[in-house]
Amino acid sequence: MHSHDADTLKKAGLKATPVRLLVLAVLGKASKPLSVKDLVKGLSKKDSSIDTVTVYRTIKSFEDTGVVRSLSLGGDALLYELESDHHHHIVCLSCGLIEAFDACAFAKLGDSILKGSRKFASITRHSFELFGTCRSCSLSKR
Amino acid sequence: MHSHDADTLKKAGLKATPVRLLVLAVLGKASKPLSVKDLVKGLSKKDSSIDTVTVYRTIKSFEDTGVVRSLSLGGDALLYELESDHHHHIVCLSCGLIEAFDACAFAKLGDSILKGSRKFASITRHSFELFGTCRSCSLSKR
DNA sequence: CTTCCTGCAAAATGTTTGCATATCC
DNA sequence: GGATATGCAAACATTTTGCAGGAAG
Repeated sequence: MHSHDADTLKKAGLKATPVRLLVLAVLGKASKPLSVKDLVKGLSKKDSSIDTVTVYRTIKSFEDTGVVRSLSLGGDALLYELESDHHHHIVCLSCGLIEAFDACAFAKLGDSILKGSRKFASITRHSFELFGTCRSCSLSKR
Repeated sequence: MHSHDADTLKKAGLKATPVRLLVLAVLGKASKPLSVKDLVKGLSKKDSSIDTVTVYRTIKSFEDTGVVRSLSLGGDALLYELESDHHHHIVCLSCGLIEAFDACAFAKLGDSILKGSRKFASITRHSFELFGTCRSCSLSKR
């Protein structure tokens, strides 16, 4: 197979194994960031023999090589999304609904904050997430 | 005692117990957000009999009543800071150094993002954290 | 063939729950 | 006195580590 996913792995210096290709496929299809548990569930439809431990190691190697980024949206577990999908989120505190939005102005903002910092030399990543109430929950709560 | 901390608890509708006052004191003295483990360590200097479970429950009651807010800075554990101290952070990915900064422009930014959202009715909280390399690590890595 | 990925078992860590006792208002 | 907070023990969830066999380049 000569998929785009295989190229992604090659560029990251990772061997193109079946598990990794499947994890990439699941992440690519997802419309929101996924936890390790989500991933295991999604993977089990294709290959139920994939171990949770392997998913942890896979996602870690992806994180180390910049294939995915992790974020926390207040739940118990860390969530992961493809770095190529990088965007931000609004989370409903009532029902957990997640909506994504772009906020590309952050490179600039980060720079100006860096100039104001005494202790830091560079900024390489950021997180920016919003929490509130979705329209549906807002209506049903009256 | 008629401390400010006692007032804080009263306003939150929480009983003013010794443990809660101590937790507030430790959080108030901290220059960065603390994990439950940090809190237990800080508390043990004053009263080593305070149980970790109690700290979890205390911090949960604080979170539920808006006394503290939680944030994740990429480490394993959630961190907590006084809501009255609300600010944002730059985290060194190499050594874990945390520097705080203010970014009060976010109320506005949140509003404009909310206007662009199809699904959300209101935004009540936000997280914004930066990750990079501090000057010290930046020098020692050459 | 050599490196490193994977699965299984087990352990470490972080967090929650049940219950009896002690404390606050 | 009644409601709630605390400590202790145990359960639970998440994540990491050790090791032997297996697959990729």
